[in-house]
Amino acid sequence: LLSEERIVEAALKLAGEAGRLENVSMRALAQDLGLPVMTIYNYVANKEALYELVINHVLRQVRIPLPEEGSWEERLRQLERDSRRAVNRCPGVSFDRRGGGAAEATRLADGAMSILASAGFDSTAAALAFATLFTFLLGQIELDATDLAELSATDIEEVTRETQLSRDEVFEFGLDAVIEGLKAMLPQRRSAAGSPRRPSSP
Amino acid sequence: LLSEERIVEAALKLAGEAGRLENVSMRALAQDLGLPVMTIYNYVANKEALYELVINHVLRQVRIPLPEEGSWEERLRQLERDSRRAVNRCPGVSFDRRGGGAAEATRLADGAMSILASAGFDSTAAALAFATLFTFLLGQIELDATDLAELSATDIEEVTRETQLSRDEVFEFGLDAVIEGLKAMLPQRRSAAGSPRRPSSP
DNA sequence: ACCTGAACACCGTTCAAGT
DNA sequence: ACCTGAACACCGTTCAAGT
Repeated sequence: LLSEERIVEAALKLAGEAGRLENVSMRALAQDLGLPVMTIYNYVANKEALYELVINHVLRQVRIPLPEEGSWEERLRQLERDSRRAVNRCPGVSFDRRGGGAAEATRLADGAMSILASAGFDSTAAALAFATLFTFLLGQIELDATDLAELSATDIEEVTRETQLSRDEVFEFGLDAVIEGLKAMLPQRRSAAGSPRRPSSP
Repeated sequence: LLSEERIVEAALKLAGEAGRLENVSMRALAQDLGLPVMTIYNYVANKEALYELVINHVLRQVRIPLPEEGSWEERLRQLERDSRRAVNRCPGVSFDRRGGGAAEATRLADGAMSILASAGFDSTAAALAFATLFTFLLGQIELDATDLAELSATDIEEVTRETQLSRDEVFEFGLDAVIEGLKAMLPQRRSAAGSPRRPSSP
């Protein structure tokens, strides 16, 4: 009996061993499942579809924080943290452009957008803010996947090593900075409602 | 006559056609140069070394802004902008973990670190700030490489399309936000020199 | 109709044979 | 000593032969 679940499970295991999901071959995947290679193609159209299956599985575990779970800043922080953890928990997977079309990625994007809307960003500003958060997360996950002292000289790796900074600390600092920056981009809101719009000073 | 320069030139051309440097084969590269495949291996040890050659070539064009060219914020902005432009000018190249060890990447990292130092970040804070900027740039370049409406539904692509936001605008907004956020992280500095250190309030 | 073995058109790289 | 053709050990996927 073969299922998508078993395929994903095997793919994740092999991705961990191979370092990268991209260099797990369909042949190796089939062998691990004890199946002829072509049988897998009854479940996934091609290797690209396998990537999507995996990234959907990974992101499905991420929950969108509810409005009552904290301020918009805290909810965004939690969403970003949770997304990073979910991806990093599965070594070898990263969601670059291939993850874009995944249904679960869309769900998380919607969640982030609605949190931003609740913060007072209009749809244009929310799109910009979302792109910033997404972009930061993408880069951070890429950085997390870069292990050991591959980066030489005065690169991040060296500095963070000699200053004893963990990856989590690096992430938290960056996340704080990004959210702080987004807060500054928020059109001036007054605690009193109905404040008239004033032109922003350059 | 064969040189590193000619190899890089051909690789860049083919990367543009293939969409990604990673799927330019050594065989195709050799054919484009009118050479036997194995001759290339006299100049690059393996394909990984080819990536490094290319990324070094691309980043070499990026200049570190001099201290007199503006405030630290403006110099950082310029460095990030320039780096992004250099990479995006060569379609198919992206500097993920493979670019990490490249000498030119180190040069740019050093440049960013020294700008951050001049802004008043101590070495720990500078490392954290650099990681944030680097991470943002990495993700942004990845996003730039994701073309067309591959991203579905309420993803960035749709929102930015319907709100008519260009990729440059998305980048500039994010960059402003990140730098604004970093400024907020800067330990309080007074315009007068020698101000005594005060404990930061939580 | 479903499943899948063999085959096709590729890879990066090794290695030994040529000069 | 240098250069490189042939060969090796892989790929993802097509397709037609089997049931």
